[in-house]
Amino acid sequence: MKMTEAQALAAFSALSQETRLRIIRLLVTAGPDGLAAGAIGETVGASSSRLSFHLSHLEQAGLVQSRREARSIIYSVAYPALSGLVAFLMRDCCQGHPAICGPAVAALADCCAAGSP
Amino acid sequence: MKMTEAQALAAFSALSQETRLRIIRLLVTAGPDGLAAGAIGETVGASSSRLSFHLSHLEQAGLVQSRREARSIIYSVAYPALSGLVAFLMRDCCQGHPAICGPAVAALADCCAAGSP
DNA sequence: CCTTCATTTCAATCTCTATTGAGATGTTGA
DNA sequence: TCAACATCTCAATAGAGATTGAAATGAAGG
Repeated sequence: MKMTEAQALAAFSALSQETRLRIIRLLVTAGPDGLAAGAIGETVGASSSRLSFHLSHLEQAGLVQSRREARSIIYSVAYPALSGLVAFLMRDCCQGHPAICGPAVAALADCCAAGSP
Repeated sequence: MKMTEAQALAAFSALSQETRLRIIRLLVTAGPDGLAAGAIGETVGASSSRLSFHLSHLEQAGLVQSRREARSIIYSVAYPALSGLVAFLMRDCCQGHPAICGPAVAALADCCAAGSP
């Protein structure tokens, strides 16, 4: 996902708040299936109106998506937006010397490998 | 670089401001040698006091480091902090299925490969 | 030593964002 | 249709962060 400066600013702004950062990290570990709003609220410890405010902020920023399922609304993280954000931040980081940002690639690859059996 | 929630919040907060995001992206492309404060100010279009405010905000968040060189102060990006931030955000993203966050790894690897000859 | 240049500090103002509680909306099963 | 449940909306308040211009600090060369 290619990202504009405005989109990146909105994403970073969304991630710079404690409750919202916890929500995103929770949804990242939850995977593509996502979680219901109520379950998210219990886990991160937020009242319903606060949670709604933060979830719509995250959705506005394009970091999560929602779908209705019975009475619940299920939120899941938008992985392409996260990838795009990382790519936007690190764009042209190497100046011809991949060794410079190699550790960043390794860190991400490691964190993914750690999750597998 | 291992990162706490508080450090990550400070980093995202620092990146959620237009001038500061431009500074970081400029320094990412500038490489380890960095740039003098004056040069940064001219490129991103900021007055001296505004620039100083934003640079110290970034340094406080651990995203840049500074050193004096003659009359100038040279700022450079802290690559380990960026790597750590990405790893913090994507931690446990795979739930045993690396395919989920594979695109994020690929996006970062590609952006680095693009910079090489 | 004194002037010049580069950068930082300070105080005042303004804008943006988070939180709270009450009420409204929409969905499901009896 | 009615009662319950889940989530969202709204308005008011309080707090954090950005911008400005002037003045202060600190290093370097004549």
